[in-house]
Amino acid sequence: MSEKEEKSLRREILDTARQLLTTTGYARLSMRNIANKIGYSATSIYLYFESKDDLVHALIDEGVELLGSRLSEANASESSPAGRLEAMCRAYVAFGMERPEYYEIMYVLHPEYIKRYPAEKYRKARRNLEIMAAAVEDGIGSGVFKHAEPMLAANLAWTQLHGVVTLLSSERVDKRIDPGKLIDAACRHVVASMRTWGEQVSETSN
Amino acid sequence: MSEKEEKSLRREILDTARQLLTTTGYARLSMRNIANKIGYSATSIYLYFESKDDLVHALIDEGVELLGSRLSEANASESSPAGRLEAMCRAYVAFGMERPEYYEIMYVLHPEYIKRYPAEKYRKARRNLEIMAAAVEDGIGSGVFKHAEPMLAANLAWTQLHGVVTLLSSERVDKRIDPGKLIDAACRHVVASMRTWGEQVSETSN
DNA sequence: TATAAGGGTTAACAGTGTTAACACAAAATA
DNA sequence: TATTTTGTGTTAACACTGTTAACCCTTATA
Repeated sequence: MSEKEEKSLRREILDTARQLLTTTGYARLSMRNIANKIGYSATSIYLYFESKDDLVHALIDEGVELLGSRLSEANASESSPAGRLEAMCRAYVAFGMERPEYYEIMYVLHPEYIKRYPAEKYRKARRNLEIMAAAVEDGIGSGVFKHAEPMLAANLAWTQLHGVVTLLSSERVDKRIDPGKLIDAACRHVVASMRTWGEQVSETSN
Repeated sequence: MSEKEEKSLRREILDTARQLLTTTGYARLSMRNIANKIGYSATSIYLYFESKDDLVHALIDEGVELLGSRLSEANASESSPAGRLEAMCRAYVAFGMERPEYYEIMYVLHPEYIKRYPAEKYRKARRNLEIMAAAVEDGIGSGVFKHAEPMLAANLAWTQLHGVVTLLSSERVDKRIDPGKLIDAACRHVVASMRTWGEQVSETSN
């Protein structure tokens, strides 16, 4: 029992919560479940977390971090703005499909359950989108992309990717549609729309 | 108590369930809640519905029907394929934003909770997408749209619209983004992508 | 008249997040 | 040193959840 190996109970709770989340999913993530797995009573969790929401917030943080590192990696893997954007799109979808439990608590769970997320953490989550927005801005700067509002464009891209991830991983998409094709189309689609944006806006009167 | 006015209990359950869903949301839709509101015991619901899932399936049916009529209406309001498609996109998003409770049980709820939806009902839900796919096909037929696979294109459009609806109505989109602008961009974007699809596909190898 | 069926009830089970009250050891203070 | 206070954990309980089993009473049928 050296000082190193005795994990704080808080860490232990978080670890088993994450493990339980990835193995059995959010639906079966309960206070008593977590507590039983580590040999404590359920109520002792409340000594380290204000509520279940609070605990899940911590897990969301991990997810945000994970997604962030994936996006940064993708962003660094390419040099051109279009290449960077497409790489990030693929990274985003890959994260969503590979870690559906994380994705669920991050972007799907009804926000009434998941009570108001602390403002500072919100900023961190938003920064992931800003990485994408930066690529869009660079593209505009170099004349490849035509768009007046990078943040709006990034959000539009986000909604497209989010839609693909959620509908695919909830198995709501017709099985006759090839998931890979749909993902591929969505990613290319996002990038392509950045190139032709100007024409669309001027086309209609608004 | 003429024969007309005595509603069957089944209908009464369904009506209050729908009302409860729209007023208090799915989170507070419980068997006991429904039963209390109509002066019956919770277990009597099980005489008319196999389970809560079964009841929710019936509500989903109503939602599918409602969305379907909205899409058909939009489809009939315009003549050109592009006009029809865009009108349907706006109708879809409008439905999602105006009836979030319906949208939630139809397209957001984790399918583990909402156990397997009967196959016949699945077909009906899919038909809504096929209305959109028809517009795409017509567009291809008249040369306005360039696309090899109408069903894939319709699904891609669906994911875009779904992403906008869910991220907006769960208030996950940064408040500095104007929702109307985002919706507008998404809808125009979907239509515009149909026009330029061919170029995108041939652009990259695969 | 006896039997079966339909439509409803209460009690109970196993589970949920959460709070209140209590116990005990370690640390801080008088 | 003696006495508090604090930290860390417990059990019991509340108010919920979906669901099942057993029961009751009225109506229709053999």
